[in-house]
Amino acid sequence: MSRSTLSLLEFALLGLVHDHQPCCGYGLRKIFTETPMGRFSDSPGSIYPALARLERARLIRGRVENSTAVRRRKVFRLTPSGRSELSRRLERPITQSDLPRGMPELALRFAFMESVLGRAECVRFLQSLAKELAAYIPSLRHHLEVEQTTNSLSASLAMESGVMSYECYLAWARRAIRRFRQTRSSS
Amino acid sequence: MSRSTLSLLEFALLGLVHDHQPCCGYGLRKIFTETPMGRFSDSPGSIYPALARLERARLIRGRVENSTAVRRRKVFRLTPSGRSELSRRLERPITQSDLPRGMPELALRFAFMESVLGRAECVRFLQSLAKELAAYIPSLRHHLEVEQTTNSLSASLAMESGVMSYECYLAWARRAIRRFRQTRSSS
DNA sequence: TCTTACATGTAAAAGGTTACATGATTAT
DNA sequence: ATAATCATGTAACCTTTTACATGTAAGA
Repeated sequence: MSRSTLSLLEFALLGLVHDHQPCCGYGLRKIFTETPMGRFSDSPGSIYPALARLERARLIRGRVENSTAVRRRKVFRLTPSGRSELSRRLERPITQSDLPRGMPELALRFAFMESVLGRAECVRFLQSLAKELAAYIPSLRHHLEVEQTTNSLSASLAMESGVMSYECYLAWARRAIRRFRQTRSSS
Repeated sequence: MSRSTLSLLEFALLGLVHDHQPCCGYGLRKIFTETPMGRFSDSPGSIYPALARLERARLIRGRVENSTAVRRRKVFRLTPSGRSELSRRLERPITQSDLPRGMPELALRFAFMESVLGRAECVRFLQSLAKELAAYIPSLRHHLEVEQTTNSLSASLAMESGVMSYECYLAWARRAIRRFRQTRSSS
């Protein structure tokens, strides 16, 4: 891809290849189909072109299995530059602008974080997330109060569901930090 | 648009025009920029073409204000078929396939629901949502338990954040039903 | 035998993002 | 005077979606 940043789908594929290598397109597709992870389309029309773009960018390398497997399939592995691209994306600091766009991308980043960057970075990520959420939520609450008089009840409640979901993520982040501290020994 | 269903952006604009009419493109843009509602791009390159598509489809009608206003601006109103299209979209029953894609679209539908369909429909929507969530969450919990042994802690926690967010929405939906019952008199 | 699962792609169409482009009016 | 706000659009590029297309192997 000529684009400088990876799309969310490309990023998800890069992380999945890292965690599951060697793996083939069909297997990655099944992850989208069968697990709740990511809300990506499981259609081959999105995943195979995305893998081809990652391969053109030399972030993954695919080889057609000729001998061992029963069927012809192309197995992918990360290249060194693919790994460093993944690390760069995971290391990006959380900013306020990440929050209004929703948590799914941040959750995806966190899912890959331990296997790529290790536990210490996970805890730093969670602390940073908690800090940004704690700063963001009051502004949402304020906005909610201001517009409550103007809007219908359903519109207010819809907005409240958004605020509440951020509050839940904050509580989750704090619990998650504790979980890392409790189980520091394993892994 | 030749496409049969409206994109999320087009649907959002249709609902916003309904609630704010008469309104112009710039005002709609500001809603995306200044309020946390929707995570849509506030760039003119997305919103003006989308409004043009809605107008071509005869769902909204725009008129250039020539006299009263200080500046030239195009104000939009819903057409009857725009209103019925909006109703159809809002009335669509919730299915299991709506949930893995995430709540944002459902929240958006709910936000417009009271002003278009009335309170009774809002309560039905919430009851249906609660029912679907209650059926969906155990399958997520089960998936989480199965994969917990395989995955890293951060991957498990990321998945758990997703499950937890659905649980929060379920609690929200039940509270919201009570709120409608309590304040039935007003509006 | 027939269907399901495995396995990989391409083509057309459309929508969204980014960047570009323009111009009037109000506030500093 | 100059910057910020109001106001509307276009063009290029890329991604995604939907649909089409093909073929093997295993299981019912």
